[in-house]
Amino acid sequence: MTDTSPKVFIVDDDQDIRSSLSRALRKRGFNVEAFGSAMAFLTIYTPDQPGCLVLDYGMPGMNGLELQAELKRRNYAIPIIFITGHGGVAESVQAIKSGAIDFLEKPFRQDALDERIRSALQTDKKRRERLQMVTQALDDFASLTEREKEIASLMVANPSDASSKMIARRLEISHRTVDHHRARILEKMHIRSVAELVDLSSKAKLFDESATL
Amino acid sequence: MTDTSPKVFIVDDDQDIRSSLSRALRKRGFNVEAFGSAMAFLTIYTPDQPGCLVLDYGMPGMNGLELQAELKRRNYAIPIIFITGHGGVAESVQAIKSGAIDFLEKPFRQDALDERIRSALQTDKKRRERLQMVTQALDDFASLTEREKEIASLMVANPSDASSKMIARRLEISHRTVDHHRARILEKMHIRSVAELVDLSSKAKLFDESATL
DNA sequence: GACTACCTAGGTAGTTTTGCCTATGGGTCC
DNA sequence: GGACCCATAGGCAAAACTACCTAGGTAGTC
Repeated sequence: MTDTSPKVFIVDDDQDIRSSLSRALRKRGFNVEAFGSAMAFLTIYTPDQPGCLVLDYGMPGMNGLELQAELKRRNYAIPIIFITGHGGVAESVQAIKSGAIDFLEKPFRQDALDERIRSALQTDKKRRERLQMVTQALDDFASLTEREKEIASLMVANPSDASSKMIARRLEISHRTVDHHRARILEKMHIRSVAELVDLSSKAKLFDESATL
Repeated sequence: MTDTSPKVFIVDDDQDIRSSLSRALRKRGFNVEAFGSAMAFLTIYTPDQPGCLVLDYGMPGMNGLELQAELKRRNYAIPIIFITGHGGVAESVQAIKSGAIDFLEKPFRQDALDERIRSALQTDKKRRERLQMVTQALDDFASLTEREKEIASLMVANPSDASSKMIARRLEISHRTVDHHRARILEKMHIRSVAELVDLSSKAKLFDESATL
């Protein structure tokens, strides 16, 4: 999906902080891109870019928390490190509970930020790897016909009674037809056993409502 | 494991707060037990008691964060709601990152605490349900012999090549012996198919290092 | 009308699993 | 020595799965 190197996005309304942060991070080998407002970031960023976000909490217009909420609403899961000059406890708690990696108060040591960024990029990398697997499974699953999905769901729901005969009895069709569907399901999902289907379904939550990207 | 009703544990060094909090919470129907220090709580609490912990951050002796760390060290996963009079951002961030449900600054509205407590008790309930399943699987797994564990691991590692013949070839034994072991494994794990074994193993992380209780 | 996709279902043959049985040899425990 | 657990392994038969094949009916599309 992406082979570009990870990037540290900075969003801060203060020009001085933007440039000094950018300079410091570039010097340490990070790939950096800075924005003066949440909107500027939103117009450029696409979720297929690996990286993390260093986000100022207090900004005119859309503030950091609002940007975080907007990213969440769009299902963009980029890891966020908040920085703030005057944030309170309630704000920081809200930010972390909403999934931020960290919340640093200015002034902070550059080392502390570096370490958080490294951790955030690592988190992003792992998430992307997991995401790729899940996306693949979801795509494969979407390619099943309704009947196939139904049968797959029955097999997953009760793996021990997933024999063709059992399912055939429940659906009141021939077990040979179930055989046929099972073969199609495994083929389309690129797997070779019901066990793998069960595994995939629990990892990709094929039959759950929620699917966190 | 437990059928006692969930309890709200309060740990605060301030006698006035303890009694007013206890009174308020009892009036709202919660089962409450209060302690004046982290140590007092630790000597009484056992992890089989369902509930949550309302924890003062700043206390003489062992403070809230230290108690949280100690509970973590002991693998006691009771949900924690911090309350604090003078906590900073760094402390709150640390607490939430370490798994606390919430971090409230005094003074707070009683309603806010109630809502957090309800949420915490819900979290605890779900965790206990999951834990029970995982514990059962872990116990069952522990009852397997070494050879059985080895074969179970091979079956889980590659569900599609988990046929007796495949595994027999890899272990250079008869496929009938593998049949025999497979039957023992399924029996001891209280399941009826390799698919369920794969499922259990991924849910209980039988073959991973970490197992969060 | 031809084409395609899907659900249905059967034939045949080979492979695998499952459940029942027995059995040998190596340990350990009392 | 006897009881017990474990790993090994085979016989046998029923059930299930797998991989190949054909084929009818329905519905939608070009």
